[in-house]
Amino acid sequence: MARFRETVRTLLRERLLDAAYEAVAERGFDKLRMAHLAGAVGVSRQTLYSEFPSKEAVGEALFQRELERCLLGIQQGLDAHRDDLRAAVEAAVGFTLTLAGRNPLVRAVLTSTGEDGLLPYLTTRSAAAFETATAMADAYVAEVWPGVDPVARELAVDAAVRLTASHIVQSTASPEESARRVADTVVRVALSTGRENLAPTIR
Amino acid sequence: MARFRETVRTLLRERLLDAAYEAVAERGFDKLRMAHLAGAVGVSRQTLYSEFPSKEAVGEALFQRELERCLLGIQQGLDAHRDDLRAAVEAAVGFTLTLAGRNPLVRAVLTSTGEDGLLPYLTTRSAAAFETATAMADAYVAEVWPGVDPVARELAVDAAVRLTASHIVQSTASPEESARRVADTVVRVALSTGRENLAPTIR
DNA sequence: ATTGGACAGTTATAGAGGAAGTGTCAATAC
DNA sequence: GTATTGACACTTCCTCTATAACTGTCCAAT
Repeated sequence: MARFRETVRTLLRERLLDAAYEAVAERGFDKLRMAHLAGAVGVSRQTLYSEFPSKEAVGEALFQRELERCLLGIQQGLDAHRDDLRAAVEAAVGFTLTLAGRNPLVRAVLTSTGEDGLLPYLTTRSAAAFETATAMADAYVAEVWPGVDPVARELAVDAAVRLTASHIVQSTASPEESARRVADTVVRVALSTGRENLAPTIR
Repeated sequence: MARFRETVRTLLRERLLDAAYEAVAERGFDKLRMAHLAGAVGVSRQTLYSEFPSKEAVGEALFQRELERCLLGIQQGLDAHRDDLRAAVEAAVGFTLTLAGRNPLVRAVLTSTGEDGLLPYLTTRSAAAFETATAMADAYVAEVWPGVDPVARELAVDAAVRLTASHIVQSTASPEESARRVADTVVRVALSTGRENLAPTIR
């Protein structure tokens, strides 16, 4: 019975977040109304408040869920090419860039002029998201490609995350082309020794 | 005589931009008043309008001058280490990060919530600034280190610019430490062949 | 447990009036 | 000739007002 209750609860939670997602994507976070949100799902305002203590908590949960979905997609992109580092990075980065370009939530945040109200969440939490993504990718690479030098791995993962973010903000080409370039760069860093011969540069 | 007039003109222009710089750094671009600007330099409003056709032109010129100063500093950083690629990149990136952290104009732009009014200039022109910086760095590296593979060079320069921008927005360490990491990454990319042996990763 | 209503405190909204700023013009002074 | 001054239409910004709406909480009712 306890299981049942719990299931209902999380189901409600998901439905609330779904409705919130749609509303935020449509009109922005600051125009999201708790009353509308409750009404859209068919519960009272108080039930909503018993699930999320505040509007801020809704934004937090929304952000968190979206981040997890994104990370999941990245993991799947990596998993699809366990035998090819370049292809794995390309798939993961391509997925992220495509998602960022298509996802109305991300678009709403990026196109917002700052008055949006969800941007504060992002600027505040983006550091955490950055860290989470980096840590995940680092752990993953460490497990699947143990042969990569730790220092090179850390630099490569950091570069992958930062370059991907950069391409989201400043895209100079299609997601596919950008992903190819990022993957190329990342592979070169990952497979470097740090003791490259500088001789040819002096000539 | 014509030379004299011209000198006076450019001198006035510089003084106007200096005053504009101070005002924008202090109160933001949208709070900059053409009347105050003219008054601060000691000329009439019409003289100001004969030098800059609009307030937008003032912002444009301000942005342009600042960009040129930044690029000049980067070039000097590179020039100071013509014999050491890593040191050159580290100096250039370190300079940029330090400047971005200290420069009140950059800070005013970055901390602005979007309503600032100078942010539009930046978002509009940032692509151009990106391209300019990238082109400059690429040409420089091509000249000073002709031994670097063209493909690797392009990737390395692109990574250098994007990683630097990323560290301006998301700084996880001191400018010096960040510069060291970026330089390390860039050198690894620059000195890569693109035909790295992937064998050790499969093991 | 969920609901509906009611609550204080805050915040958005809309309108009206005045203030200030932009960009341009012509007359004037040096 | 060039810089200054004052004036101009037009637009945007402020301020103040009143009103509406929203948040978050409490409680009685179911």
